[in-house]
Amino acid sequence: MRLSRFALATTKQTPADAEIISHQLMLRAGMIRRLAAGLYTWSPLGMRVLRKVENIIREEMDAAGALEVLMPAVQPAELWRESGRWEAMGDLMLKMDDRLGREYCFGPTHEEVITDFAKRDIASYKQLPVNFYQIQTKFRDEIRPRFGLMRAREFIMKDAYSFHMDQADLDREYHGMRAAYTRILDRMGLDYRIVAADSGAIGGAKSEEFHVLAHSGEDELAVSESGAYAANIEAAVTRAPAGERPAPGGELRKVDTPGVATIADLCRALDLPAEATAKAIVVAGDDDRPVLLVLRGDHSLNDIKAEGIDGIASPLRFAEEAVIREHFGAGPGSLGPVHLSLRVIADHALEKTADMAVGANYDGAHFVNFNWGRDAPEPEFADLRNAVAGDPAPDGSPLAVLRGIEVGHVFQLGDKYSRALELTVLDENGAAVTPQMGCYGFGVSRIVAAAIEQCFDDAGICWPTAIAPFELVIVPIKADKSERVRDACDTLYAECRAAGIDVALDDRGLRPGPMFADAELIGIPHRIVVSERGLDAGTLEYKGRRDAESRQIGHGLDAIREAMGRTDGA
RNA sequence: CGGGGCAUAGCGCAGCCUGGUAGCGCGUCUGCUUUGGGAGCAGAAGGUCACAGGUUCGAAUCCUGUUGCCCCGACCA
Repeated sequence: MRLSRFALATTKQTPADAEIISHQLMLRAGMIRRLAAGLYTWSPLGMRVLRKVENIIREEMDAAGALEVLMPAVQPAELWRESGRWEAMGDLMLKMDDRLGREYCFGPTHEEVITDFAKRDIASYKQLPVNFYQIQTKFRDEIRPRFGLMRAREFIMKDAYSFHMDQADLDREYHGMRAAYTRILDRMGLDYRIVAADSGAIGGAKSEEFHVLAHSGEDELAVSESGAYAANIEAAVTRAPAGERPAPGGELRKVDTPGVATIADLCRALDLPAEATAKAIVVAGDDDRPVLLVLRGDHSLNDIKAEGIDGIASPLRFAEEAVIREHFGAGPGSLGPVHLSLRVIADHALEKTADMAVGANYDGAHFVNFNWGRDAPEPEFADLRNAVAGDPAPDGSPLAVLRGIEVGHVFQLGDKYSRALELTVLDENGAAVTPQMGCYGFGVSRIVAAAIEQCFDDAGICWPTAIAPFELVIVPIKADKSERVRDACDTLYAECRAAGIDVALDDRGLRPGPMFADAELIGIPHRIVVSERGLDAGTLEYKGRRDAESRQIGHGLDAIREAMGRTDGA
């Protein structure tokens, strides 16, 4: 590509509303432009990166035996009513009517459509297994779109859906897709982790997420030191502490704590560490009676774990203050398990504690020296909290907490959708069987941003070669004054293209500074400078994007290839 | 959905409090000079000041409403 014809649109200034580095650099590099909240246009430069990502994904999906399809972005409401998700998805879906008043949504995902597609054409066990995928634009009306492409409303996703006669075959395909995702991320040269996950709104049983590690990641990952255990913090299990509960020390004693509303206040008022306090959280139960959840003061509630407990409303709802007052006689800030006739569930971290500080169920008062069994009945103990760094993993080694960007998610859906939409096939005996389904998503546009979050420096983006917009840029010095430089550049450019190198020639006629700065900003991995000086000496100047200094190499294609090979794989 | 903020040239901003003919930097265009890390000089173009009402002799500025966008929160005992 000759850059004079490429509509590059770089800027020096960082746009005011870009918060994270990938968003800033994509805007400065001119890869994307914002149209409205969460909606972006991809420029020619951005498209080159996007296409490379898509091609890697397509190659690996094809290699894994998946079949590409393209489904409509707009989907009829009736399909979603059949699966029960028209209401369940709520405001996440962009809903619309056509001229006859028929209802549609802009698809946020395609389980219903693919199941309907399979239903029409798949009738026999001989046609299974099968795995359909597409690369397509989705729309999710996020509560709060932000961070550019990281949490856009319209985004590009690769989604795949597989159909199987039995669980064993679903397991096989699930592991095949997991392996394909591993190859995709390895080819892109990114540092990532695979973690156990909650399957969330999509439904189903087993699921794992692929996270690109980055400090700006929105997700927290709990990873054991041994490497044997890794889970999204939402799904990370915590272990009940071992050992015996200490014997109670002093007597239960009420202390005045006026104005104390939070654990931090309480610690300050009583001069206690947060580990020596318990916090009380009141949530709605399945019947009219609220349920009291008790956590150690320094722990936080994991609502996915809580709503999974029988008798607690799902989705989780916190009790309203009026309800709390009715049952506790006090307001939030002073609640506890003493003299209470409600169901109490305590996090198992509290099972082996003694002499805790808890709310007294009188406004502005707390108890100290609270002990289970003596001052209140033994509660139910359960895993209620989010894991924190240092917790023991299931394998016993301590957990570290990393931040990641979710770019892929593989699920075993089971028969949730095949059953709801009445997909059946006949087995060898002529009996109708409801197929097992798997679903495998990969964020195509998101991983472009994720790659930048992991690969940048002060000058701009440092693309891994596999997804760089160009592999190599040729920068001429004083091309408009020197026919020799022009000719040499044209020749090298033609030779590189013939050799299959994805090369850009910066023929914009700029001064060297702006050309160097642009090449670094847009992250081209390899740079060749052609000058009179070099031509006289029979050399070219080479610099890898991450190299501190440039160096002289021989003139010609072979020397360029050798230089690129040596510093490749950034 | 709750709270806060912003809207003035392509981009980043000042001007608003205290009403009086719309400015700065970057970018863009033309010419000359320059050419190894975001050049210099000279000239030029470009804005219904988000929209709609109102107050006023006069509104970017004051008042009301609307729209769009950004940030924080939605984990709380």
